[in-house]
Amino acid sequence: MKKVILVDGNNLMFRSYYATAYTGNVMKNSKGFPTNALFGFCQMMNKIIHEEKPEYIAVAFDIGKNFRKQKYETYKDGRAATPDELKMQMPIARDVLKAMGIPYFELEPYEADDIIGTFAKMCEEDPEYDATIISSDKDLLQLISDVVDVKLLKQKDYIRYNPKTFKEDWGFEPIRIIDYKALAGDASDNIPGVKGIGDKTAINLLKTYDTIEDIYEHIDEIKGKMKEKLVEDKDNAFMSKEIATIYRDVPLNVKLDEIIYNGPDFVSLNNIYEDLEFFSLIKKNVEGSKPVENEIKYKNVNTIEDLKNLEKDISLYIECDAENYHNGNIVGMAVCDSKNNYFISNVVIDDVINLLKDKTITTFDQKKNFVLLKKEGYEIKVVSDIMIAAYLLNINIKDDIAYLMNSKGAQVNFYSQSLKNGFDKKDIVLKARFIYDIKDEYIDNLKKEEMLELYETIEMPLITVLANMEYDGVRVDADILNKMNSEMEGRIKELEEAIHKEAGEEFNVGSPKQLGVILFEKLKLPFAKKIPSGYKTDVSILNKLIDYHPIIKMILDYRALTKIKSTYLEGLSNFIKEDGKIHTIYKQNLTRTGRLSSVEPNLQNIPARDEEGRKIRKAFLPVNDLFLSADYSQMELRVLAHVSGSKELQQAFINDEDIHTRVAADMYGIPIEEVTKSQRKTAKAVIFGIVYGISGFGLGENLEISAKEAKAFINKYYELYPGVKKYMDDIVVQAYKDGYVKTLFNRKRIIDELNNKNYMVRQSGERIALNTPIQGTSADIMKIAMVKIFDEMQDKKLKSKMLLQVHDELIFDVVNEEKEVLEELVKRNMENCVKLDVPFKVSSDYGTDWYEAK
DNA sequence: CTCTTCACG
DNA sequence: ACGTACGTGAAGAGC
Repeated sequence: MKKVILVDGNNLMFRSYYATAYTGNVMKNSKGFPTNALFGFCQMMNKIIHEEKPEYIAVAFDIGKNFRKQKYETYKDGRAATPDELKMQMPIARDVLKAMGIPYFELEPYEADDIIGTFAKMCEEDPEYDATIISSDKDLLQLISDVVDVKLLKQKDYIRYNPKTFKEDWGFEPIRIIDYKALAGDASDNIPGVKGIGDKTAINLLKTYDTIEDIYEHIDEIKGKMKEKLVEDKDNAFMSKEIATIYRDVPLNVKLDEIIYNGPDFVSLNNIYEDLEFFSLIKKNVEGSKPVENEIKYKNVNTIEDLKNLEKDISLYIECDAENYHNGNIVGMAVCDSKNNYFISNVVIDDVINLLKDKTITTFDQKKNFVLLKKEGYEIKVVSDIMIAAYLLNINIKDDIAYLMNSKGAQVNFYSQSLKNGFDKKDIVLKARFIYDIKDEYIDNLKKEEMLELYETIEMPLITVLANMEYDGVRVDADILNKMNSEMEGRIKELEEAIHKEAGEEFNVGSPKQLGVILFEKLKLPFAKKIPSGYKTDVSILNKLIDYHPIIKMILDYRALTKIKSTYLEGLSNFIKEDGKIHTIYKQNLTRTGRLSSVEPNLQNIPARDEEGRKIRKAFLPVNDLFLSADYSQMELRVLAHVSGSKELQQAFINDEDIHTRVAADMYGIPIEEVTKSQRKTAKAVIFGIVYGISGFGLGENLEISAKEAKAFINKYYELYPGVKKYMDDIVVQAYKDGYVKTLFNRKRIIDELNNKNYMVRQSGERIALNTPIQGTSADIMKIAMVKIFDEMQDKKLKSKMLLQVHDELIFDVVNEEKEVLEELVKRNMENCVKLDVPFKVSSDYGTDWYEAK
């Protein structure tokens, strides 16, 4: 079978252009020629060659006037004209293809779709060929057949459709896309369709009727409004169908064996890359890195005997049947050693787990493994987790190992696809193989980057800590949430009515767009700030308006209450499992600073500042007797005092002073006792601003003072704490020099923003550079403390549990008898797990719920 | 799917 | 002249 790849060139260029152009800053080379679309296009073509390894390939473009437009004047009306900066890049795409050795086609008055349709038809007529179409345009799905499949590009990945998977997804045959468009229309091409019939109705109709012809033949079977709509727009429906139909007989005068892929002419390709200044691409096509294995032999393990030759050093991959592993079960697992690959079905799992006890295991996402296995009553230990290693190495991977593998040329299904279409044993084995093959490289790289210690002594042990926290879960009382919810309902209703009355009309208070019109057009309130979608209506704007109109207070209250209701009262309820608990997932490989994040649900943003919202915490209850909450006081500022080496700031902490009052006293040049509340507040804002790299303008906005006054405060602060100022200057210089910054424990963050041509982006890079060591070092220290506390609790065989982490705070579920022991243990470890030039201080509290333990 | 808003440290 | 504080996750509106 000869494989033909058909690429929608226009589509690729448009995608690449708009993927970056929305920032308003189009990438250009030093001559000022725009290159953003071309860069994406080149990367994409390289990827296609690498992944598909085509024998035959053709790229199609639109050119000139097209026959659809000639026939239907309104076709593609309303679509924004192609920006000049994109148009200029179009001819270069042809040059690139020539140099790549890839044939391309364009012919007036046809569109790229028609050319692709024509090639696809040629493949269907010649049994020697089959075709894969690559585009993000759903129109092309109509070409799917036994010999033609479509790789439909999504924002970050793609879906591969063949007749079977298409039918499963859409519920009708691929060719019926044209009838779908006849009904639903297509706003982007200005294809009218039938007015009032959208995506859902069109799909439903096509499940009953084959075509629109069929629908109109049986029009009397359809009742009511829908019939009226269909009759009304019959002409439009048929016209739309004609427009949507791809023409498959474009007179190209070419035979399939003429679109053979010959490979690039490196000299001319490199010349083009040099002109465009795509330096990263120049190297790539010379090296020609070795592709990852996509076919694999493996043994099905039916009895433990089959594993008798398994070496000591192995890789393990476990597949789960749900996106959220707390809701899932094991689908299958695979292990590999240096020579062999094994697929393990659930039947032999008992014996296998036992066997794995003596092995040195590397895996991917051990936290997931831990939870899945523990549900079945098993436990395994691993020495290495390449998901975590990749994260530390700044390799952008998600929870799906397929991203990592496919970026190296593998062709395994993405997890989301497997969920829909079923799991492939071969994929599972390939994943384990990949883990084995890459593990040493990652460890080497961690060593080179001096991150092996961070990896082995902090991140790896932390996996077990987090896994236990997630698995144990936190008890939440649904009745308490429900009761609060019904109370909320009444109050929201009242507020809504009062707001409508003040506005003089009914509207959706929850719609910022509608609200903006009411406030700034109807009520003509000041401080209107335009944004693309209307007016800004966020708290800072509303607060300025509070004395202008009684409606403002009501809107603020409405916003607060609906937030509490939807995100917390209802949101959290949905996550309470049968055991009466919420099991969050802590993402250990997500944040750019080293912090954790918490999802499904997020337990790191439960209301705390506002009293009304804070009551949510009353629903969080201990399984044992009490909650213990322990939090670092001024953690990031202490870290700043240490990393900056500012003696003045360090001294304030050593003296155990209230840092904000201290700074206020220094800034205003008055004794500590005379500092007013508002002065302290100002000082606090300045201090926080410093950590984030604030400007005079930003601080001014925040404190509602002029930028000039704000700047004066900042300068005063720098005068008082010259060490801090020096740190900020130095770290930025270092970041520009190295391209990255590090935390105290060598966690590394590469800052690409510093190389950006856009001044604003570089500025942001500088703020990242000075904030990351502070936020990141704090995160490191918290992680160290957690590991130490967990270990000591295990040693002492305590029954109390570590439950939650909120960046600088830990929550424990405490057994009464262990109260004193635990509190001492927790505080000691948090305060002393690392020794800095400033002391750490931890405050703690008990409560019978989370609200009480503050 | 993106934007806007708002919850947390 | 420009835009303006770091790091997150979730919900609702509207395209």
